[in-house]
Amino acid sequence: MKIGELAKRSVLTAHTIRYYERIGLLPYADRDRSSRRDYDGSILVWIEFLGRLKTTGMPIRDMLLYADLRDRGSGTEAERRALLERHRESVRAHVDELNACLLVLDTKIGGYAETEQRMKDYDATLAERRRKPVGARSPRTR
Amino acid sequence: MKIGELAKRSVLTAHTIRYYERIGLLPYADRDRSSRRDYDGSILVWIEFLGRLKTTGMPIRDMLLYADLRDRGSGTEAERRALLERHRESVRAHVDELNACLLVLDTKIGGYAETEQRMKDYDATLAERRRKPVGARSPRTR
DNA sequence: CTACGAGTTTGAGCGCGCTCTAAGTCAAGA
DNA sequence: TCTTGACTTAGAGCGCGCTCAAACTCGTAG
Repeated sequence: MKIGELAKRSVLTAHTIRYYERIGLLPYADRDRSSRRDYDGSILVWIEFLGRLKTTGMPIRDMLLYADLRDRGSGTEAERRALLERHRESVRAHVDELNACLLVLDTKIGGYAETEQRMKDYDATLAERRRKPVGARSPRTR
Repeated sequence: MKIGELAKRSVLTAHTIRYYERIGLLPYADRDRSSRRDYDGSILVWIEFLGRLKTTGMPIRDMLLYADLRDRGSGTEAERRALLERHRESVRAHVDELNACLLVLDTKIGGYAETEQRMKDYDATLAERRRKPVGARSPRTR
């Protein structure tokens, strides 16, 4: 698979794939005789996992640590696990924070909804008054 | 309240407070006779709300839209509400995404845990063999 | 044979959100 | 009076994560 094809099959652009290789997030890809990158489909799994780390807010710096442990292979499992566990906790904490913010947002939106409802009620009252005027006055608009 | 005091009482630095004022995220603060900013405690509520928007990933560009509607006062409630509702949906979507990633992370970590358990089992087996050697061979280390 | 399109490299540039510097002003305390 | 330190401004600089530009090389289709 050439870089263009990989770009289509992943969420990354060819530019980003080269950039990730440069910084070490993607392994150095084998080149064909004309020095073009030729990928194995298995790289997609790694890219997808990197995507999860990115989505969950892990900085590239930390992804590099993980990628390095992975490259070093067996014997690094405990460290990799520890890294992911630390990250998981920070993601959980962030989710909790977001949920707390969602409550505040709900309250705020609820406040606007009430205001809107009061305005509708007021309009309805005015309409009612136009239909059944209270005094001797005729209905008016201002 | 002077800017230093406000910085202490909020999560922002004095630098950031000035920056936010410059870009319009904080209202232009009244100055005392020596042109120093003098704040009313009520600004803290607004800063806190901006913090929620920031935590939930709203870009400054959008906060400025909201701040502008707020400055324009009554008549902008519907728009403000719509803005917050759109944001709320995007935050909810993001939380869902994070939760999905957490599942993947759990699986990955679970995989490392299994490997670790297999290693412990293996170690235990070796220890067992050292205590009750099977053949006529004496226990060895390599 | 030539033109095209997809790839290569190195390195510059960008958008975001701050963060800091430099040079100056001012008020209060020793 | 002098010093200290918190403040003022305009503008430069930074870390992150890309994103693009320039100049070049190939392989293939017409």
